[in-house]
Amino acid sequence: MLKTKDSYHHGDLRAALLKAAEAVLAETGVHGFSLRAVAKRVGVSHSAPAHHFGDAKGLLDALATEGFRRFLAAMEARQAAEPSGDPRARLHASGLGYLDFALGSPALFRLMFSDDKPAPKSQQLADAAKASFLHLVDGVARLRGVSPYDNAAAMTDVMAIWSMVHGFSELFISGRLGPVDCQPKTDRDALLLEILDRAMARAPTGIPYGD
Amino acid sequence: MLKTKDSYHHGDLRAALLKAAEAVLAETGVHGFSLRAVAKRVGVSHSAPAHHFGDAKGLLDALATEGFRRFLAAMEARQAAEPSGDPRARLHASGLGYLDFALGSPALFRLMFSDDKPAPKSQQLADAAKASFLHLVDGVARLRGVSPYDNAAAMTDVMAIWSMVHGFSELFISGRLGPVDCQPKTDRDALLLEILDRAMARAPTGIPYGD
DNA sequence: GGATTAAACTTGCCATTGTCAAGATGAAAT
DNA sequence: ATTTCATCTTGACAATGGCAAGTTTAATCC
Repeated sequence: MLKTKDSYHHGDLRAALLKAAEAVLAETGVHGFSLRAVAKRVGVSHSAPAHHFGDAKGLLDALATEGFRRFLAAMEARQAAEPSGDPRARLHASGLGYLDFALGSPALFRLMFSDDKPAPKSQQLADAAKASFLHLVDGVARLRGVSPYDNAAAMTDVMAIWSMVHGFSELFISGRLGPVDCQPKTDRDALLLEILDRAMARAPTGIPYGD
Repeated sequence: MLKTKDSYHHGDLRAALLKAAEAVLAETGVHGFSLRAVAKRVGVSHSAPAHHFGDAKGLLDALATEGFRRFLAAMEARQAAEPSGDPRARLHASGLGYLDFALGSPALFRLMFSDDKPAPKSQQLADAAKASFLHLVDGVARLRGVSPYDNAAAMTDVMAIWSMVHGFSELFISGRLGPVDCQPKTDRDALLLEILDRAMARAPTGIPYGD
């Protein structure tokens, strides 16, 4: 069954289509994405994808699902590379993994968070997305010593951290940071960590600033 | 020339097309957007838009340009409603205006920040986008007493504030905040202001936290 | 005022797309 | 060996974006 030979039955067409779909998405963006282009790339007929994914939305949903899994893996990979078990260092690592993924697969990242409302998304997609969210919730729970689901202030921390890293990632892949222009990887990472610390720090009532 | 009568020449077809395009975009999202649907809504032939906007991308660029103008207007409107000239209050107001716009025109907001790379965008679009950015830069300049263009720390403040409010807005219109679920307007606004304060506050070297 | 020029808009056409229905193929089960 | 069934193909259809050519109106020029 795993033979990739040129038989009538492909073997693992589903995986091949997903791989091709990601390539097409990365090359053309969502706008130029086409089912037929994906099928052509794999060398099957234009209707082959329908059998595995139903329609175009089905394929994109499946792709987004796989995206969320790799997204979570990217955050965990950075954490694994972080020897310290310090909660703050763990969140830093997750943030860097978040940015890694967004920069490495910007089109897929955009797809994952595009979510047009009239979309009863698949359960698997919802699960994969929620798993990513829970990773962040867990990180904040370790930091605060209490579950954000039991503590409103901790949930606010989740919101703040998530908004910060997500906004930074979005703006970065939008090219909207041209005027600012940080150079290579290390600078980006350092900048993210600096502003991520702000999101983690609960602000005092007054604004503490002296040049 | 300003007659909106049913003559062969529409009168101000360009504006009518933009208005219709925004409606179609809001109803169907970018995916379902169609030049022909826009033309049909206005009551002109399917090729009429081409004369004013070139192709589909031209229309969307023009729409994004107008979006950025209204985006800036939304921030300025909130500021105008804020009697105090306090820099922090001004930034708060801008942030609320940012969110107002994103929630009021989510599809347009997404379009404005979609920016697929192989896009030599129009000069007007670039200008309108930059004007919005400069609004934020100005807000931070008032807060810090120095131009972010002359001061790296102030530019970091710009990045932090922008990332925070943009990420919050994006996540909110993505419906990704379902698990958190803040209720009506005031709660959203209060939450944004709280996390916005974090972005403004430069974090100390250590993380200041006790319960 | 009448002819000319230019702009605004339409009609018709083509290649491409997503989706559907029907058929062809081959692997697995009986 | 026959049946069964998932897998994949072929062919068709309507809708779309873009182009070329034509039509209608407004503005300009003499």
